[in-house]
Amino acid sequence: MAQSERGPRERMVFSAAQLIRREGVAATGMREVAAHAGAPRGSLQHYFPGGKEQLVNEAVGWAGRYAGNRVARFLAALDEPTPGGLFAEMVRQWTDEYEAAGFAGGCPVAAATVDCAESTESTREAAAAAFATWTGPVARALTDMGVPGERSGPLATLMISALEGAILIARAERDVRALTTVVRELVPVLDAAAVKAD
Amino acid sequence: MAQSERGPRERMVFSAAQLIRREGVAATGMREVAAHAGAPRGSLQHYFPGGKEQLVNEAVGWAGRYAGNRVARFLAALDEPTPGGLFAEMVRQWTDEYEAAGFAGGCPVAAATVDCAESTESTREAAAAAFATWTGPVARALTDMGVPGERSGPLATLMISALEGAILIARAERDVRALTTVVRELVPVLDAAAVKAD
DNA sequence: TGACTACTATGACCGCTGTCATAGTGAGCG
DNA sequence: CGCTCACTATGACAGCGGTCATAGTAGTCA
Repeated sequence: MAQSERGPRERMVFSAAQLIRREGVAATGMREVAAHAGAPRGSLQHYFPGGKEQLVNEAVGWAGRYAGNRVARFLAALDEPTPGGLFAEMVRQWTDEYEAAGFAGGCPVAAATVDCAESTESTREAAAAAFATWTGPVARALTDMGVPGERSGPLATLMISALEGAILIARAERDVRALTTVVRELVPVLDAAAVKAD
Repeated sequence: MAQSERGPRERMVFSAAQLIRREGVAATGMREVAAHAGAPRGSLQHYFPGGKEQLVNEAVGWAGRYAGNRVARFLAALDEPTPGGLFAEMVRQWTDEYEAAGFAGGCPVAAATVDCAESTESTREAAAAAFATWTGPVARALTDMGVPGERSGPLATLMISALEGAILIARAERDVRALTTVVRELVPVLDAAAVKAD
C-alpha cells in the first residue's frame, strides 16, 4: 500500500491523497505534500503545471481507482462470495484501519467533495468520476453474485452511501460503532437481494 | 428558516453554518461570516472570544439541533407515520433543496468532521454531539412507530449514514439520483422493522 | 453628571499559501 | 565539447487568514 519505490510524481499524488484524507483539501499545503512525499519542492510545478487543482484532482482519481481495484481483492478473499460478504469486507477495511491506526483519516473523495464541490468545478467532476469508478466494480460484482441487473446499481450506491456516512460518524465519534452497525443492518438486506441459486 | 430578525450573535452562528455547508470550514473566513450575517466585524471578537473554533463549534451545534428538531416536524407531516415514511421525509428535504436551489450546500456537520476531526478536537466533539442530537429523536420516533427498542438506535444510525453518504454523492454528481436511490432501497427495509400492529 | 457596561470600528501584524521567475544541475548524446 | 532536456533549487511576491490592540459610541444606572 505504501510503496515508496515509485516515481516522485506518483509519490506526490499518493501523499496528497493521504494528507487530504486527514486534514481536508484546503488545509493541505503544496509544500506539505512535497515534504511528505520526500520530493523536492521544485518538482511540484514541473509535474503539476496545473497547480494545486491538478494535484488534488489526480489524488481524487487515484483514490477512486484504488477503491475500485480493492473490490476484486475483497471478492477473492471470500470463499463464498455474497453481496453482504462484499459489503462486510469493504467496511472491514475501515474498521481495521481505525482500530489499528486511529481515526486520523477519512475518505479523500468525500473530503474533496465537501471542500471543492462548490468552489472548483473540475474537482467536483473528479469526485463524481471517482465515485463512478468505485460504484462500477461493486455493481458488477453484485450482478455476478446473482443480484438482478436492474438492482445492482442502486444497491451499490446504497452500499457506498452507507459506508461513507458511517465513516463520517465513526471519525466524529472516534468509534467504529457506526461502521459495525451499518454492516449488521445491511448484510441481510443485501444477501436477500441475491437470487437463491442453491 | 432564514429569520433575519434575530440577534446579531445568532445570525452569525447561522451564517457560519450556511457558509461551512457550501465551502467547508477552512475556506470559510471570519470576515466572510460577519459580512454574510450583516453584522459588524468587531462583534466577532466580542461574541466569540474563543475565535473561529468557538464559532464553528456553535454552528455545528446549531445544525445538530436543527436536524433533531426537524424530526418532529417530519412526523407531523405524515398522516400515517412509518419508519420508511420518516426516512423519505428526511431525504426529501435535501432533494427539494437541490432541485430548487442547486447543489451548493452539503451537511455542515459532515464538513466540520472532514475538515476538523483530526486537527481540532473540540470541533470533533461538537460534531459527535451533533450526530447524537440528531440520531436521538430519530431513534425515539422509530420506537414510537413500533420498532423494537434494541433496533431503533442501529436503524437510526443506518438512516443517517445512508443520508450523509447520499448527500456527498449527490453533490459530487450534481444529481439527486443517489438520494432517491437510498430512499427506494431502504424504505421497505425500514418499514419491515416495525412490528405489525394492525 | 459620571461611571460602567455592551457593543462597534479599524488598523495593524504575522504567518502561511499558491504561484511565479530565475537559475542551476546533470545525464544523454552527437 | 556543447547542446538539449528533464528535473531541481530558491527566493520573492502578493494575497488572505485569524487575531490582537486600541479607541470609539451609546445606553443605563446611581
